[in-house]
Amino acid sequence: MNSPKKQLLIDIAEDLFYRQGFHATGVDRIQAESGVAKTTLYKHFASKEDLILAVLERADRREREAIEAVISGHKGSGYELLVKLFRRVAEQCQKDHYNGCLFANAAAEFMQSAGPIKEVFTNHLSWLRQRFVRILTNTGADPSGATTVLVLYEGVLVVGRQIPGERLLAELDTTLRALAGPVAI
Amino acid sequence: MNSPKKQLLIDIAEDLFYRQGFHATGVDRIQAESGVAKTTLYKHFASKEDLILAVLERADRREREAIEAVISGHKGSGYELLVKLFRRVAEQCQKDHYNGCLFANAAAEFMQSAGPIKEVFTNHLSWLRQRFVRILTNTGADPSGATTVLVLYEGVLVVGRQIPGERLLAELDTTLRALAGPVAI
DNA sequence: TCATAGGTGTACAGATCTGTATCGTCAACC
DNA sequence: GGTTGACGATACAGATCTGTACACCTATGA
Repeated sequence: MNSPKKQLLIDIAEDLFYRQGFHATGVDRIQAESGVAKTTLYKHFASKEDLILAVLERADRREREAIEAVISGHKGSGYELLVKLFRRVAEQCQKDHYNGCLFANAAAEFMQSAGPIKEVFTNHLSWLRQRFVRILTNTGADPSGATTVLVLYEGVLVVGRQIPGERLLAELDTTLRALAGPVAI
Repeated sequence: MNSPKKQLLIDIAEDLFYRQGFHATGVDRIQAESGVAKTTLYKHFASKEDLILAVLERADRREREAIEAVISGHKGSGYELLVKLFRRVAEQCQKDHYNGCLFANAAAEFMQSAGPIKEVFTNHLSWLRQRFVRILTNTGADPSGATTVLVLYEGVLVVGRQIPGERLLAELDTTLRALAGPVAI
């Protein structure tokens, strides 16, 4: 069911979709780059949209697990935890072929279509926001700042295309400190 | 030179590119929707990429002018000015067929290609950041917060796909007030 | 032994996409 | 009156895209 070829196809497809875009990446290209036969591809995925969904859902799971791992391995203040999470994003921005947030890119290309692709985007953002709510609550900060943290998070993913991640991280420091601080009275 | 048909083509193309994406929108669709003959389209624009560029450059000019208009018509504190600018974005989010930031969407689809399309995105963000720097400087706030304001601005455009603009505006209030406040000593 | 599942390779149908070629219309302007 | 320029309608070339058909290979396991 979860054969290695299927995983390879998702790997290659994610890379190409992320770097080139979804519509701009043809199935032929994914087939050629992966070396897997086209017949095999269509045995594992009913359509290109099905493959896109598989890519997005796996990326969603991976991203959540990575964030949970940072949180569960953390000892320290809420501010330090936010910095850790934002540092993770900042490091992604430094990578070659960085191209923003995969889910936001998918939303840009599929928001108008009624399909389930845009739901991955909305679910991802909802989860992320709820996660920030819990972090702020558990560390004694005002949970109503979670939406602002989410806006900063997605904003960094956009602006990181142009401004180095480390610089973004430094410039956001004061704001993160304020958001993670104790509830005002 | 700047015939009404040419303007109409840019109007229709911008609408379709914004809602459906750039690769997903065929030239045929733009031709059919506008009622302009295909020959006319290719007399005004050398290629689809040329049309995309025309759309983005006009949108860039329009956006800058709209922001300048808000700024020049403003009397009040720097904080109130930022709120006005963010309210403008929040209102866009409420519109039908809202689909994020046109320039970020273009970046998502064309960032890997070496062409001049991604330069419109980078120029737009550079200008926006510089504009925030001037606002903060002129109102006695710390201009090093401009990058954070830019991150919030682009973040709202992404998250606005899911969370109502008015709510975003309300939740960002505290943070904007802090960024626009007087320089700390 | 034999069915089944995963995989290969190629060819191709049918649609769609960008861009061009060709011919015709109409209005303005010197 | 004749030329120029903007525009229309249609057909089409050539490429590319998604998805399928068909024939074949190989390992596993009941």
